[in-house]
Amino acid sequence: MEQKRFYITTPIYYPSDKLHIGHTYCTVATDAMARYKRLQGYDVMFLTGTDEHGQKIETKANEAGVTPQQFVDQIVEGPRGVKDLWKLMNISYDRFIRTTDDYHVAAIQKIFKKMYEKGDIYKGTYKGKYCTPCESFWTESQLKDGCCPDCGRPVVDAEEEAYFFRLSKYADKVRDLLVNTDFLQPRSRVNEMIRNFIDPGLEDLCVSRTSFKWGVPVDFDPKHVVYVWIDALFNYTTALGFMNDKYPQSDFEKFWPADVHFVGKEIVRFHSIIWPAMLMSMEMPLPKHVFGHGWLLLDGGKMSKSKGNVVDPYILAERYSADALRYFLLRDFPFGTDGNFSNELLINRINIDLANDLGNLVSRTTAMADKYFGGTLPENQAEGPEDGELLAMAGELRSKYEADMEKYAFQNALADVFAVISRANKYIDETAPWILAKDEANHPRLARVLYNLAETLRICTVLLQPFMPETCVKIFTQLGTAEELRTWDSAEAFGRTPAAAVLHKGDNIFPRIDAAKELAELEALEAAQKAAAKESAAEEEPEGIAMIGIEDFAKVELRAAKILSCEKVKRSKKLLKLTVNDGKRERQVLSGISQWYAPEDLVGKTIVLVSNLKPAKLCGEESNGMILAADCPNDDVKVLFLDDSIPAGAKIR
RNA sequence: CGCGGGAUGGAGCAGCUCGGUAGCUCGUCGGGCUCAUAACCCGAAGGUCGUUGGUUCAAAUCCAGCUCCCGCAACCA
Repeated sequence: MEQKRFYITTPIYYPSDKLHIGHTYCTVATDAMARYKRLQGYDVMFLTGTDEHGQKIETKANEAGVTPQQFVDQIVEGPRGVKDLWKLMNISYDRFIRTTDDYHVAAIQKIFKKMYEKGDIYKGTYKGKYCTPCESFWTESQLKDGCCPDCGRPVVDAEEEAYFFRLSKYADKVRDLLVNTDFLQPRSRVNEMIRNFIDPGLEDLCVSRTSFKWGVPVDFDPKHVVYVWIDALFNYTTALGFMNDKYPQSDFEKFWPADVHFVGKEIVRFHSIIWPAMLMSMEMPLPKHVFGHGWLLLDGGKMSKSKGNVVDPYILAERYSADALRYFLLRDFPFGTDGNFSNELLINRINIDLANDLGNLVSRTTAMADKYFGGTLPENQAEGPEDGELLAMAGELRSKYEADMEKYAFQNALADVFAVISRANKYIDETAPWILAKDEANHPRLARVLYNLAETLRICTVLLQPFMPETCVKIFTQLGTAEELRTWDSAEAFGRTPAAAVLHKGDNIFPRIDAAKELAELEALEAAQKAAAKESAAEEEPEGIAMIGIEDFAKVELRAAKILSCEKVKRSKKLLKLTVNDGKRERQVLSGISQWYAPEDLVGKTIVLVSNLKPAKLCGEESNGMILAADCPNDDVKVLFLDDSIPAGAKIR
């Protein structure tokens, strides 16, 4: 019989910065799944890698004074870089793809060309903003305060030549895929995709850029580089030798389509809409599943570099072991939804589950075997009435575990295993081996009790291997478990271990953590990290704004104005819509202060109006001018109110 | 009315697909045990399952409205 195959991938991460706990979470989950399938006897291909092109990396490299290639090399291959992190976390990937690998680059060029020749990619124009001094092209969303994010100068409307992918052509087929199959999981993500992106109508997708150079050149039109979509998504196939000779074509035939892509919820859209559409265009089979997992939140909010609250997996894995961190990540958080990360949760979980329950069970079992039988159990054993429940639970554990793993419900699979471990601890109390030991006549019963404990532990350990590979080897060593009793098959039923089991107490598997002390130390580390983040943010602030002459100031017309009415702008959280009298007429002004002021706080007040500001449209409403307000500490904002005796229209200078 | 998710004992969560004694971990209180990593085991207190209404013999679970929180999108003129 041909061996069953399983192909699983992580996203390829963007190495513009060091990876954080969120990337680690996803990769650890993928690794556990890959190890689980290997344990079951599958021929597994586990792919991860890095997405190394794009403007942001080009910019960062420039800032650092190195080439983009040097920049990504450092982050991917350098000390404490991506590969080092995966090594530390024991990630058993089979292949690691970098989108700058030459075989990938060449393959992407061929794929792009094929889609172009088919007519699914066409040349068009892309509307955006252009900064003339910088000679750079920006999209609306990249602008900073409506100006060039690089130099802060105004930008002009511009059109850029670009290639487009006919995404619209595949909209119906993609909708069908999402609605009528279990392609995208969990199911809750389907509505999000349909309502947000497919229902409003899919627009063709811009798949090339001329505004930066750091990418795969379009070989038949070299002023273009391939934009992220085609470059990044097809990694899942080029890493199998698709359209290249780096790997044998047979790999592609063997493993494609992928069984599952694990991705973060922020990129579900790309994997569930764009990716299938492109594969349809290429007339290739679609992956069987895309699973969008949740985020690890910190203090209920998203982690971000600027908040300085990015959790460093290096620190945690080095302090508490990779296995403990792996276990925690997959045990505490349901894979499909967001979870709140905290150091306290981590330490509690390690202490309760790993030290108290599992570690201590191994310790007390092996210690008793040593103490009462010199480590080798006698074959003369006697069953007892306490055995039934434990044996039943251990016996059916594998099938429960399997059902959960197949649903990617890692937290439930682990809960299943630990329910049995917990039951085993209770079994010790019920049987009270220390009392049995006192009477020679009870030694056959004592031997059986210890055997049942050892055998239960063995089954649990077999199933924990995908999650804690290093620890399981240590436990097997103490239990004296032979290689052939560490397999998936061997966990099917209770009682595979020979009666005369040989087990010896070793070092503690998971020492207890002094929670108070560790939390204090972690807090100190994080405070230092936060301070550093603040400092580097401060460095990025300009040294102060350049001096201007009075003639520049004269360009700004400030006038007193009375607020006549005010209301919230629908569809916006931040904007208030004000009608003001500027002395000559009424005008509508928008202001992003609804967080700090209710409409009734403002009506009748006299404020400072920048009266010669160009009109702009925000959230569908026109704004003619701007009212002045002060940024205060603690995220507070205060509007500058004037003495009400100042008449509307009075010039301020 | 832009889209989606959430609201369950002091804390963090499960249960909701397929209605029928509200469960887990931590914390608190009391007890047991001494093999073990001051661990393990048992018991107790503590919840009108956000709110209002509906369907039903029966609703945490299904339906509708409302309130509050969180993400995404838009946005701070």
